Amino acid sequence: MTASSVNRVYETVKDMSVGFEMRPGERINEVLLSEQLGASRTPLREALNRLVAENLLSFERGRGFFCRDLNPQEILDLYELRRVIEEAAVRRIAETGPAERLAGLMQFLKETGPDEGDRDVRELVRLDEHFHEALVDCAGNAEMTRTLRGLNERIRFVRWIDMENRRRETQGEHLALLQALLDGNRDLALQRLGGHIGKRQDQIMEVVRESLARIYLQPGSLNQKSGSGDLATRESK
Amino acid sequence: MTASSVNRVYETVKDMSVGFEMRPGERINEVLLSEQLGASRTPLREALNRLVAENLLSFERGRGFFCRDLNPQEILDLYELRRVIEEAAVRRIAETGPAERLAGLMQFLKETGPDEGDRDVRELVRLDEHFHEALVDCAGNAEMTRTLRGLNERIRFVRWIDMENRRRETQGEHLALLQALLDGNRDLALQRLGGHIGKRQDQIMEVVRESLARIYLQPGSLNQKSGSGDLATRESK
DNA sequence: GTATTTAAAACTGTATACAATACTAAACAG
DNA sequence: CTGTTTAGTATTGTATACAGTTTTAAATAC
Repeated sequence: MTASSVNRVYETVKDMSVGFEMRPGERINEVLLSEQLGASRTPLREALNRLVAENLLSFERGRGFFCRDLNPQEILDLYELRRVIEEAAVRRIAETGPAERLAGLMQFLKETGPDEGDRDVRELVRLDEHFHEALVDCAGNAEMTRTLRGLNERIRFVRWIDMENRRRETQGEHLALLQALLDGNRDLALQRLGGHIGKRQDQIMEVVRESLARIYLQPGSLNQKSGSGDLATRESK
Repeated sequence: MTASSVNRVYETVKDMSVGFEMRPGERINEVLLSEQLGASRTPLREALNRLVAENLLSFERGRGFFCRDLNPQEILDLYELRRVIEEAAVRRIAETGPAERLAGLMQFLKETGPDEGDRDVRELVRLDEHFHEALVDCAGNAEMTRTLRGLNERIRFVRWIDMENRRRETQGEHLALLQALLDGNRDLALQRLGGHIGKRQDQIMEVVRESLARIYLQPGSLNQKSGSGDLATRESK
């Protein structure tokens, strides 16, 4: 089964946007990008339209598509919404009694084990997102899961920065949260969830500031796409 | 300023999908639809891609675009997520102290007044959605507002059916909820919100059943596309 | 040097063409 | 009659062309 051009292009550009491989607000040149991706403008624009609908790109009539902004307030809002959804999920899981799916989650945590310090930051965030999305999924509300997924994509870049300082704690906090749920202790679970994802505004702002620095200074840190082919590393005035 | 083809087509097809002017699961013929809308397939497909990303259409590679399903579980999930977001917003409004924007909301309620029974059901739902979205907007979290908006579009059809039985109560419940917030009484506000939007699952299911009947029997009730305004709401069963 | 105008270049918005795939229904076999 | 094969038709997936708009930069005026 051959993947369509649209899908290939969609995934690639999505990664570029999620990881800020283009600069915030940077205009996308459709001709250039379509050549780089080996497709024509038609499937490219279809993919770009999807990404606009997902808030991963922006669009201005007559001017085209742009990389999304890294807006501090938006990040705060996304963090808050994330917390709202996860708290609701935890409440619902506690109400309906621990599903057997929670056991599967525990299995996952044990298999992936604690971080020995040897893991890529991106891999750690991937595991973290998986845990949270699987947890919310246990609440049985597909729309919550879907919303959380879309939201996580939009804060992923910031979490890459954040995870560098929190890699030690993450796994243990996940275990503790899950254990509280398995014990049927709702309030403890909520408390632990709050401790885990509940950052203060100023802390998030600090991480956003760091993130912006990475994007604009980019000392080959997170924004290495590849060695040779520099995609979208052109800057405009 | 001329709206683009994509935008025109997007709005039109969105309305068609939201109002189930096509049957759930029905395949969209791009050539036919583009002719009807007076545009070529290129902007049509761009619009359709946006709508897929918003879960208002579905897509299968090689087979094309389809009208979304009216899935009972999905509706339940959307109602629940809606409640989660609104409760979170009410909590946040109560915490940060009543914004002056709440006063504007009160103004809106007074201007639009109680329903005298002479209003179109669609107009009533429009007012209701506006109230709820404006309320959530008072919490100052743009992502919550955006999410709620997308979610409301997807349950709008069901709410058209539901509103026929609840037109009397709606306005008063809005007023009471808002008053509780203005008084700074968080718990009362939450209680009233729960009473207002908190339906039991079986109630929602019943409305979904009715909705499905409307779509498939469609006695010219809600699904009149052109219509010289024949509002003979012939009801069956 | 800074601001304004203008002509050229670049880019987007949409239509159309065509190859590849999926669907339909007629013909056939059991 | 029911299921399978197959040729024909309809429809989608993508490339390309071109008109119209925006951007760039050179030329001019102050």
